[in-house]
Amino acid sequence: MYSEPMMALARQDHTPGEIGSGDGLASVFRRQAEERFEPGAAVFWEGDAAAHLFQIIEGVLRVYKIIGDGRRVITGFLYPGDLVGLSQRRCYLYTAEAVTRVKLRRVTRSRFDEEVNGSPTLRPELFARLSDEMEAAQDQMVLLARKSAEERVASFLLTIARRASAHMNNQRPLELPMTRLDMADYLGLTIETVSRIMTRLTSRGVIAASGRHAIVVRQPLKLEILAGEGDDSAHDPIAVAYSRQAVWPN
Amino acid sequence: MYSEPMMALARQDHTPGEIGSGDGLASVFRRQAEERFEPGAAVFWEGDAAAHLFQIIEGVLRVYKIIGDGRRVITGFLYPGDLVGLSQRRCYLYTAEAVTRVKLRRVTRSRFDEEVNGSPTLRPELFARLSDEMEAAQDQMVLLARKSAEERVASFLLTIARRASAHMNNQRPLELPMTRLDMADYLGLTIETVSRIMTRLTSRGVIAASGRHAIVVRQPLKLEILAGEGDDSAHDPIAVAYSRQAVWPN
DNA sequence: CGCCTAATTGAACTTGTTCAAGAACTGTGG
DNA sequence: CCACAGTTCTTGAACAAGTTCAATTAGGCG
Repeated sequence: MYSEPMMALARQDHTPGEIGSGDGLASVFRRQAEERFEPGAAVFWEGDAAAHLFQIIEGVLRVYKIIGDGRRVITGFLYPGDLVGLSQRRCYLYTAEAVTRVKLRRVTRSRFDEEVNGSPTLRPELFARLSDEMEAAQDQMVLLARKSAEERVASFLLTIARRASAHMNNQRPLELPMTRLDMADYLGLTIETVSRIMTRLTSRGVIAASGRHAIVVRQPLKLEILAGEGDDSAHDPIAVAYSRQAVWPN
Repeated sequence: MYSEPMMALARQDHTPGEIGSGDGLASVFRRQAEERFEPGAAVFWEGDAAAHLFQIIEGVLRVYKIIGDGRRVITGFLYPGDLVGLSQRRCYLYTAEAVTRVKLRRVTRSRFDEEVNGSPTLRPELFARLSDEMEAAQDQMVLLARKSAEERVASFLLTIARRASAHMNNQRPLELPMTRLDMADYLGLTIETVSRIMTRLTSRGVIAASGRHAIVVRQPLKLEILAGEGDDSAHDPIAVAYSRQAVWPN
């Protein structure tokens, strides 16, 4: 059994990055006290008056909407450096909840608007973040509208792997702090389907479980192909050959 | 057989509105020549250098992404007043194509940035539009992740009905300029499923076909309930009673 | 009026869901 | 440190919603 090269995960995304590295917007929050949230605690609820904006210092947040009969859709997971509560509405249009223990800083909306609006360096930065968020939302629409369950899970793992490798934890176990239910509600699937596919990916040797909340990506190229990112690989004969070879790793 | 009141469609959305009505951003485009696109013509392709921004003067555009093996996802339909090509990337990340005959105006990105960035009235307007776009994207994620085929089609019709009624064509035939394939690719369904559900809605008297590209919404309240907008109706005993009554219109 | 594409309709099938156990991790307390 | 309890996760079998494939019908435009 072999191990695929890790480079496959490298990407040229301009991710928010750890706080401080080119994150001018962090300056708006820097003087605020840190607040702490235990897993499961809500930072705010859908419908609350949208009085504040938050920046995550540490931990992971899930952002979701609920429709009628308890169906939940997680629209995103937010990581250190990300902003929460951006919206020009009177009320938040989603709930934000801690997945792990979370530390964050808060500023009032008026303070934030004032400070960003007055700064010619901060403005484009905020704008760029909104664009990134929009891009992510569109990718998610593609995933939800047209990808199979396996492609969804593979895409999800890949996204997480890329974020992690961008943040230097390049090697070993990849943290999956959220539960299977969170993943399901993010991917538009059920718990059971997510579980079955994780199992299948494991038994095929694409990933390896490392406890319930961490995995190792053993075959990043294979994962990219399974994610159905028509990108390049789909038409690249080398990658395709590679995939054929990788189909039977055991 | 009765007809439900039309008020059900009224909404307090701050939609872009027809050009001119509170659309300061139109001023950026006003001096540009109108360009015309025939149905099916692309305004730009995913991957093109993102050199320009556009404002729709007339007609409807579809914006979509393609993955690998020709699967298409329409991420939105754009109407007069809407901006196209907003994005901080070097390249467009989706294709924009005329659904109907379209008239639009174009400005270079640098010109747009310059003009908007220099204006304290335009900036928040642009920001508000991005927020609206983000909100729409999130609603679409909810639709795609957790709604049934019938709920998706009902939601879609409702959205169109609301846009139309906001624009004063309050009464009769609602234009559906896109094909069934467009609807399917927007709703994450197949042509056949969309067709079946349109037929079912018609036979139940919720809507009435008026040629292939127009319908009349006969029972707006029923449509709202079918759309599964947990909003209020789900818990409002009156609306629920109304829906029970309306289940058997024939 | 007639052709051509788009839309409808039916039947078989597939993917993912639902329902129902059972297994495994986490963390708590003895 | 181990055992227990509670939850989360996995696994299987039956089911259902939507897809696929294959005609058929209906619009719309020349």
